[in-house]
Amino acid sequence: MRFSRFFLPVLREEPKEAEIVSHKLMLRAGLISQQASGLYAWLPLGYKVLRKVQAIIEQEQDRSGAVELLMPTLQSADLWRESGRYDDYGKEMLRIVDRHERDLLYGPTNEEMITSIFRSYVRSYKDLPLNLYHVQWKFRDEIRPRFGTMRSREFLMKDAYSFDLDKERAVEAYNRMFVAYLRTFRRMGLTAIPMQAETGPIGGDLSHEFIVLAETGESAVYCHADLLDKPVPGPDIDFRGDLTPIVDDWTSLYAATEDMVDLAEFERTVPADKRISARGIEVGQTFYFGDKYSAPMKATVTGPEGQEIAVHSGSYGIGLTRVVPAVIEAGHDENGIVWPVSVAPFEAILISLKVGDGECDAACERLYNSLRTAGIDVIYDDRAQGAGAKFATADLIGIPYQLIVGPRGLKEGKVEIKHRKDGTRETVGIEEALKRLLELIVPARLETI
RNA sequence: CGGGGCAUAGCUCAGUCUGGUAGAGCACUGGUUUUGGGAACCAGGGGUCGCAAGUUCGAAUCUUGUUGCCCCGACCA
Repeated sequence: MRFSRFFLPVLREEPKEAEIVSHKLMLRAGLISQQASGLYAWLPLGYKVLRKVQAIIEQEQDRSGAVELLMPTLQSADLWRESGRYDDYGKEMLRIVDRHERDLLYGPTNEEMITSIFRSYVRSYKDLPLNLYHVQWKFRDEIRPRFGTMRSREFLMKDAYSFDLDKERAVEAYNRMFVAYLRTFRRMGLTAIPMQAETGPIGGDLSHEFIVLAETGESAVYCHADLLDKPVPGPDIDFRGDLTPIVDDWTSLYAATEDMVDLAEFERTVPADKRISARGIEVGQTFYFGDKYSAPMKATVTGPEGQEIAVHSGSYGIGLTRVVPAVIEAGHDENGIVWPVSVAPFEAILISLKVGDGECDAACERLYNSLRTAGIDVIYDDRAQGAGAKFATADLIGIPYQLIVGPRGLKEGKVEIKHRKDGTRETVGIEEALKRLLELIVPARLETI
């Protein structure tokens, strides 16, 4: 992508409506644009990040055995009357009437619809286990939207729904999602800690919130410090095997949100120097809720002895439009965003220090072409601007590697690579630049897996 | 929904108290010189001061209403 042809409206001033750093940076770096309270347009740079986040989530969901589909945003009220939630959900649910006076709603979640799909097609226990998920926009008419896309009214969520014959197998499904979540967040450069959580209106009795520690988080959380350094299962993890030891290992150390915390137990089970009492951002939540929906909605299968069994289910959500600000809260400095390579909108930025200089232009064009050919997601800053402005922009939008090309270096056949993360620079021969960037970027694409 | 605040150029803001011809910086347009850490100079364009009513000879400024946005609480991916 050539910068001069891209649409990247960066702001030099701090937007007055933003309070927290991620919201400020998302506006300043041209990731999002507010259209109304709690409603945001994703500008090209932000949309690239969102899609990279989505790709990682999909890879890890698929790896765990879940199957992707796509359900509509609008749902029939009748479906929700079946589960009893049409009346329970309250004003948070956006209710719509169509031209035939039929009651519709903009889905805040999809338990009812997925249960309806499930019961239409699945008849036998032999078709289980099944885990279906989608990534779709949701709407919840929050009383007070805030912090940009951290708490917006319309938001993009991955929601998965598992169906199993009994509780034991449902917990196995729960564990698969639990491990998939550990991997998913780690791949985005996040340290997300699973914590005991309330189940809220979704219902059920087993639930974890995946929390990223951040001062700007909306929940107070309490956990054991060792959870921060606990290794995450690698890509070779066998999701068909027994994951109980991993889940037990993670849940053996105390971790709970303010709604669930038992301070006496926290202090009894965690040594004083290991107690973390902090704030966190909830980026995902897992629930097991048994037959809460399958029983009233008659989602049953025929069991091995011919009996009708209401399936045991769980649901598992990740807020994509919340993950993006969470990544920024976890990775930024005074100059702007510091993206991990895995979700960076571009992996590298090619900065020409002297646009219009024949030799410099030629070298940049050559590098740009070879980088693209090698599969590096690169943006080429070909604007006729001073170097200062270009560096400031590159830092603000947080591109992990800056390839800096200027006439002075070119005289000696050298270019420079600057690492956004720690500001280190290395000078390499122009012919070595591509190889060096590949060395840096390719392993980082898998980010700490 | 309760409490607080803001609304003037694309952005950040001054001007409002004390009514009298609409301002700055950045951004934008044209030109010249520039280009190694947010370039300089010259010349320009751009605002029915959120909206509506009222008071007044005269309203960005005073009054009332209204809408939008932000912050604090309850809700949540």
